Amino acid sequence: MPDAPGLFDRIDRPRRLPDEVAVSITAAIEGGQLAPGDRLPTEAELAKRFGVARTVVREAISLLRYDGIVDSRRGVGAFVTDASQRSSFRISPACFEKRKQIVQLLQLRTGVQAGASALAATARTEDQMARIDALYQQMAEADARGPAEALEERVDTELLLYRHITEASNNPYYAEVVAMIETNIQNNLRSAFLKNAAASEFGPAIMDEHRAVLDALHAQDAEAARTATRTRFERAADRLAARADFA
Amino acid sequence: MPDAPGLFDRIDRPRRLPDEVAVSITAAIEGGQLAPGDRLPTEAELAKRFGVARTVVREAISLLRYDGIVDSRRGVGAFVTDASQRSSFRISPACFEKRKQIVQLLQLRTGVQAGASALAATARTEDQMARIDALYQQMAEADARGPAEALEERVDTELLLYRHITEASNNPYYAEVVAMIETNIQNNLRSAFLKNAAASEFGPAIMDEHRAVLDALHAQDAEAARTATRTRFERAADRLAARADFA
DNA sequence: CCAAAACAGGTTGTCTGACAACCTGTTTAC
DNA sequence: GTAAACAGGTTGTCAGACAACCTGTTTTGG
Repeated sequence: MPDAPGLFDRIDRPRRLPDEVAVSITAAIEGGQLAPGDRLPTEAELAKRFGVARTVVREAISLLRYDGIVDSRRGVGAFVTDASQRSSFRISPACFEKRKQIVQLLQLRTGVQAGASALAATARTEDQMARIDALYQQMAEADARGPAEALEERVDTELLLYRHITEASNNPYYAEVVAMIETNIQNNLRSAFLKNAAASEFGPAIMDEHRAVLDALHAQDAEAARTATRTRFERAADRLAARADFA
Repeated sequence: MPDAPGLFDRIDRPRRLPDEVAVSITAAIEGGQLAPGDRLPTEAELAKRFGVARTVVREAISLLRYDGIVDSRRGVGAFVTDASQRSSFRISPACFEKRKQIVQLLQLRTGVQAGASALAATARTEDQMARIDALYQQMAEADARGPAEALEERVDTELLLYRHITEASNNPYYAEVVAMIETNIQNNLRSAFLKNAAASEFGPAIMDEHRAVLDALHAQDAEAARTATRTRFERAADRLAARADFA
């Protein structure tokens, strides 16, 4: 497969001025130079200081406002909002630079995914259950073929399996937040070294971990689903952390 | 208190053109007129169609790009990304219009908060525990004074209590996502009718629910913390749903 | 004829300048 | 003394221009 997704994706990103300005301002806020309630310098002033056009500054501020970091009022200025007013949750790629942060992110994923599974156990439809079973079957086959043969396919199927489980919770917010976290983990970890790490996720012992989740879903046992999912992801995280190449 | 937060806050928002354009484009994507991979009309074309300047369209597209909904390349155009590539999780105020959506949001909050509590049980420091205890004490006092006297204070203290618990997980991602969800729920529900609903959250029986969470944290029992937190928020959601004024 | 280089048209990214809408504090008018 | 008008500053929007870049076509050199 010459164009496997996530493999030769865009890595360089031609820096865009507004993004850089936004990062710069954000840093000033998080660094404490700008406290909640403070007024930002005027757009003209910022433009002059950064050496860019006002349109660039405007776009940058527009991004911050979008995330609820600042609030701007015509004729007055832009103000740093209260820190607890943020209206979005996003994961910066910088999170994947430090080992501790990756572990924390995996913790979050584990917890949220477990919650989704628990919900899915009771909220799932028979249709959804059937599709989940089919994906498990497909994953089992890829697993049997071994890491050398079907590494990509197994990883992808597993992703799809848990995505379907999450969606079976029939709670779109759960689905969104899990998908978002998962995407970020995949995008950043996969390109780094997940390829190798995925190889250690093969074998019947590990398939049993997945099996336990499915059994709980079949039994519509929310508690069991929660526990099984948590166990599965905690163990995967442990195995990842134990790897020598996990910087 | 003449300027209680969240009471007489900004309600009207002078419509900003870029936001409206962004919403419009988003609607086109979610409505299916624009499928993943499709190219958006050019900025000039969009500007003409919407009857606005190109800077406005640019700002709108910049927002969508920020959320990973589109990806634009200089000299080529802007493209709708794969739906699973979204890089942020945000809650639109529209979520609070339908009863079912509010329930789903509370489900999500319950699950994530429970995960944070479980983590906090083992990750907390003694310092953090002490501060949590102090907040509980403060809340108990407000509770004793009754809804007529200390409604605002009790609600705020409770919020602060669980925020501190979440932060005691010492996982900033958990803290961020919980704070974000919580903020949205508060901002939207409170102004609507949470004021009244909060009154039914008084009394020793309900304080016991909180007490159970604290006991688990003291015992450093992650499972108990998870269960107690879940129980507490599920019950609160149930009581809310049972209210007559819950449209 | 073929491959590489130059070209042309279109698109996004950035810059500049202008004006409208709006806010705040001061001054003026009644 | 109070209300209205004014002045200055700031954000929001508009219009036009050019740079950087991409893609497909044409031209050129062999």
